[in-house]
Amino acid sequence: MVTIRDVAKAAGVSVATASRALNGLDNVTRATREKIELAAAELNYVPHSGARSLTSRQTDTIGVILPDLFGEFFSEMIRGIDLVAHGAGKHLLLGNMHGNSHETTKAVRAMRGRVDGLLLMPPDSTAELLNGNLDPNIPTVLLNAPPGEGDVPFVAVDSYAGARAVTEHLIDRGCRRIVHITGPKHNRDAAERLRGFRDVMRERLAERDPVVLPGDFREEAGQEAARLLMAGQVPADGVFAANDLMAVGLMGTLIEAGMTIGKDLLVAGFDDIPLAKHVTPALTTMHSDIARIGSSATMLLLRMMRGESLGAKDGWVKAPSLTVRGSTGGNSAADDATVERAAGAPGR
Amino acid sequence: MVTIRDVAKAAGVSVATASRALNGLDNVTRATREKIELAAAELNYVPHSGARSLTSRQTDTIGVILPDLFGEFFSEMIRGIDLVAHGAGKHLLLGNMHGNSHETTKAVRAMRGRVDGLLLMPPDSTAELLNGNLDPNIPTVLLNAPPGEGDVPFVAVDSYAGARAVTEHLIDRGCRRIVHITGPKHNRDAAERLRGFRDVMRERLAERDPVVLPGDFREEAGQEAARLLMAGQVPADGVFAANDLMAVGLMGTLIEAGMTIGKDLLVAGFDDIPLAKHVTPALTTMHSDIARIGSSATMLLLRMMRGESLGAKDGWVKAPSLTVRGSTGGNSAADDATVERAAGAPGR
DNA sequence: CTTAGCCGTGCAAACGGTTACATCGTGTAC
DNA sequence: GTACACGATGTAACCGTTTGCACGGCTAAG
Repeated sequence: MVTIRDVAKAAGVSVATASRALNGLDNVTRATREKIELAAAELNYVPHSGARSLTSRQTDTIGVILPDLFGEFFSEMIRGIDLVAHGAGKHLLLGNMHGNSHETTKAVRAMRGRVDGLLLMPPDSTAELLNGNLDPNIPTVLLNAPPGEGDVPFVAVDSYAGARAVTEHLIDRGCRRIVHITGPKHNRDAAERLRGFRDVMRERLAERDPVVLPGDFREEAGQEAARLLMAGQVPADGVFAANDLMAVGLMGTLIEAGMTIGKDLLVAGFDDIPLAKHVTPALTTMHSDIARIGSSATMLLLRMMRGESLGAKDGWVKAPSLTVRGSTGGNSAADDATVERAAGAPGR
Repeated sequence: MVTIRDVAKAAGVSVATASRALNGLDNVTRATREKIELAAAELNYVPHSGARSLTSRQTDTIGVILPDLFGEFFSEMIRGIDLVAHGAGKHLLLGNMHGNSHETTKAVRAMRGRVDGLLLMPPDSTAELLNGNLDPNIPTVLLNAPPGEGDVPFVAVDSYAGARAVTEHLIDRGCRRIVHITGPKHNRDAAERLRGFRDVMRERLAERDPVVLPGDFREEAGQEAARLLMAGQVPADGVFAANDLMAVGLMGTLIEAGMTIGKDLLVAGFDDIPLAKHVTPALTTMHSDIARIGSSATMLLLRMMRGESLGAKDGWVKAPSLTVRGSTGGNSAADDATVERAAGAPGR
């Protein structure tokens, strides 16, 4: 393994000078610098990042901790993150935490000394996480996490407003008996979406106890819900699934059973994963621009890593926009309305 | 920042003993070990991985370099990799290389000292890569790369056999004028798929110069091909796209134009991304089990990291299986045949 | 009772960089 | 011609860990 000492020797200078030259400091003669760069190139020298991080306390790496790697939601998120991180010359260290919050704390700890900043998407309620387990010395941005509780910036989607918009849309399209399929228990987005759904059902239809089926954001949950709908005599003319994957699973099963989605029954999802526009009929959903959430969070994080001190007040709540497609009947241009909510206004 | 010295002092022992206790070496008294572990827990000590990697030459990290992060192909790959890596307690360092081979070498170099092993998926022909830029000291497994050229293990899909199977299937279903949409120039899989297509066209239909449209594995290329098909008077009754994403793009555009896929025109893809079974009609394709490729490669890499010395001969060529769906007409059980090719037999 | 061996622990030297400080040589001002 | 300042380079300490080696106390064998 060729070290900086080898380079220095080959160039006939001291390690200090070599280090300075290779790091682009300006107090090095042009001639010396060139000599050193030549030697480094010839020896195929690459600095050992561990050694460097030991003294400079820099790793050029961003840690990313997601609850899961399943489905397009997360791959889109990573894509958005990578786009910005790569542009800034940062590496990405993936720390999957597989859903439970015990793994989460483990993953967070394992990041110490490895990363300059952390992008964290908590699996459910983040309360216990923020208490103690977040290292205050390492810049952190929360993905899709609640504003509040600890002074950490975040980027999230306004799930409540989005859920309201979807529900209103279903009602506008004539639905009166709307069923909601929830996300996992304890998941904040799931709770917010449920709340938005219930509020609108109450306000617009005076329905105080709408049917709510349990789900977990996975495709199978949608299929299961479809079976429940068909078997149990739940009369429904509209379904709002808390995310797209469940909506897709539901539609698949219902269509197999001979139902015509978009007429017999309207279906809407949430997130607008790439898949949504490819299913038949195409899925009406709230477009969250997932990749952009990742990008925004990363940009926020980069600013913190440059020394800016940001807090919860710098977090964003992104307003998703309604994207109407075949699964709720039409997609005439007029219907392609967007929810009007100013970004930055928490959904409450 | 709390170091091992702090822990040692708190426990009233030397750093050496502390280090030994925390690393689970057995030459430490039970009482001493407990004292140290207690102190570490109380101080919330986390070892600095940079410092550790400096001496122990271990990072517990696997580097992953992919040509792109677009589409489900890559997210599935990462999922498969993560599954195994996480199980072995390894972290994943993502080094996107955005397609071109200059970035690739940069990414490979940046990994030095950061990772214990490397999973590398070259963007196109790997010739120049293997010559010199791969560090022989760091275990490396190639993803979807050619057997040959350098003694590096690999895991790949038998693109040639798969392409043959798809083409045969289209012919069996009655197609006589089959068009192929290729992947990017210089991409090995693309070339192999084209070769398989051409061979079968020649053998079965005595067609020496079938129509081949240029593509690049992206959805837009499929759409473009569709327009070409409709505009140019290319008479076709079947299309074999070199990957699913292009097939999906093609179908979307053709359906919009009023064509009935599965009757007017049969379409088949390659890879079986999750999307494939959700489009309408569902897409006939070669099932490569992408996630499993990632998993297998990672398991191979882990073995190398444990000291086994593996070479190109330990690489696998996975035989994909034909999955017949609506886009080529039927999907009766009898048609759901799988290609019979023994894994490990390179496709030539 | 002496001595050899073993086991738990401590000391200190690495690992490969960065950087404060010392040093040297040159040009400039008096 | 001497003194001073300044800029380029070298010396060495340090970052936090691991680990080879030495040390001392104990047990067991002679």
